[in-house]
Amino acid sequence: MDESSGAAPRRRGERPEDCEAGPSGFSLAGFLPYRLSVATNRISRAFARRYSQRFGLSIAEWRVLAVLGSFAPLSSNEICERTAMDKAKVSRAVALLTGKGLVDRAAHPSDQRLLRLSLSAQGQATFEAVVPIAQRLEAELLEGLSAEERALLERCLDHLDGAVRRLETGGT
Amino acid sequence: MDESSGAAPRRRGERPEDCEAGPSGFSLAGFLPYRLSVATNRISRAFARRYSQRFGLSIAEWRVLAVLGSFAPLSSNEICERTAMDKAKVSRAVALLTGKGLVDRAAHPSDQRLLRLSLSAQGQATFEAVVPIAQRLEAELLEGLSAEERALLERCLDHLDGAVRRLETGGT
DNA sequence: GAAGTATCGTTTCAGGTGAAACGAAGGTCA
DNA sequence: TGACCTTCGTTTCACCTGAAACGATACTTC
Repeated sequence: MDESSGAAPRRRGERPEDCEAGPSGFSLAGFLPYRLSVATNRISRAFARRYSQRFGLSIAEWRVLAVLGSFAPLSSNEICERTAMDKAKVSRAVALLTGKGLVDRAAHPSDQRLLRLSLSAQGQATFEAVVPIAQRLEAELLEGLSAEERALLERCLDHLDGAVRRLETGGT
Repeated sequence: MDESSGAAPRRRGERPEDCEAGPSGFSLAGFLPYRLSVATNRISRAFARRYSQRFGLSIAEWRVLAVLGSFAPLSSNEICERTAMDKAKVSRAVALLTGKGLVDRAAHPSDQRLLRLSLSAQGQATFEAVVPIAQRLEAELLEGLSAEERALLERCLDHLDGAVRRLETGGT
C-alpha cells in the first residue's frame, strides 16, 4: 500500500486547473501509472477495511487464504507465484495464519525443504465467509459498467500486465 | 509499493488451473482488486527503476516534482490534495527535495503556517528531464491499445475511482 | 560419498509507512 | 485582551517492507 489518507483527492477535470497540463505539457492527473496507483490503493484500503475489521486479516493474509482456499495444498513458493508476493511477505503471512489456527503446515513427504500448507477447518470457514464480501465489493466497483466495458477492462489489464512484464525482462 | 520481486507470476489463463476457480467459485487470479494491485505495483517499480537510477528520486519525490512543475507555487497541503499522498509523506519528500536543492521553500506572505513551495532552476531542469521518460513509459504501456480502448480504460479508471470514493464516504 | 551448487523458507537489517501527538500560527467570540 | 478552537506542517512511534544473509535440505558432478 502506498497512498494516503486524509487527502481530498480530485478527479480529473473536477477542478479547472486539473485539465490543464502546465507549461511542460505534462499532467500528473492524467498520467496512467499515477492514476492506477491512486485507484488501486484506494480500493485496497476499502477492501481491507471490510474484512480486516471483521476477521483480523491483513491483505497479505487474505491473499494467502484465498489461494489456499482454491488450490491447497501449496508450498510457500507456490503461494509466492500465485499471489505475486515476495517470499518474506508470504512467510510472515503464513506464520500469522498458522498462529491463528487458520492454516495447517506439514512437511512435504519427499522433500523436507518444502512446506505443505492447507486451510484448517477454521481457515476454510473464514475463507468462505470472506469470499462473498470480496465478491460484493467487486460487484459494487463494477456496478455501472456494461459487460463489454468489463471485458475490455480485463483486456486492458492483461495488456498492461504483459507490457510491463516485457519492459521488466527486456531492456530499460 | 506492495508486491513482490522474485516471483514468476502468471497471467490469467497461462496455466490451466488458473482458469478454474476452485470449489468455492472464487479465483484470486480474476479478482479485480488483486489484478489492479499486481499490475500497478509492477508498473510503479518499472517506472521507478528508470528515473530513480538516473535522478535519485523516489516515487513520492517524483510526484511532488511533477505537481510543482505544473502548478507551483503550492503549499504542502495542496500537494497532498494533488498527489493523493498523506501529509507526512509529502513533508518527507519535500524535505528531501529541498535538501537536494530541487525545491525552494518560502513562507506564505499572509499566512505564516503555509509553505510556498516551488521548483528551483535545478528542480525545473530535473522535472523537464524526467517528463519524457514518464511519457515514453506510458506510451510503451499503452502501445497496442487502440484509441478507443485507451479512452475506455480512462473511463473505467474514472468509474472505479468514483465507485470506491462512494464506498469510502458512504456505508461499509 | 565428498564437494560444490541450487533451492526452500526464515530471519535480520535498514529504511519506509500512516496514525497520532505535537508546536506554531490563525481564527472566533465574548 | 484572553480563552478556545482550527489548520498547517513536522516529528514520533510502532509497524511493515524488500533485499540480503542465513541454516537446512536436496541435487549434481566427479
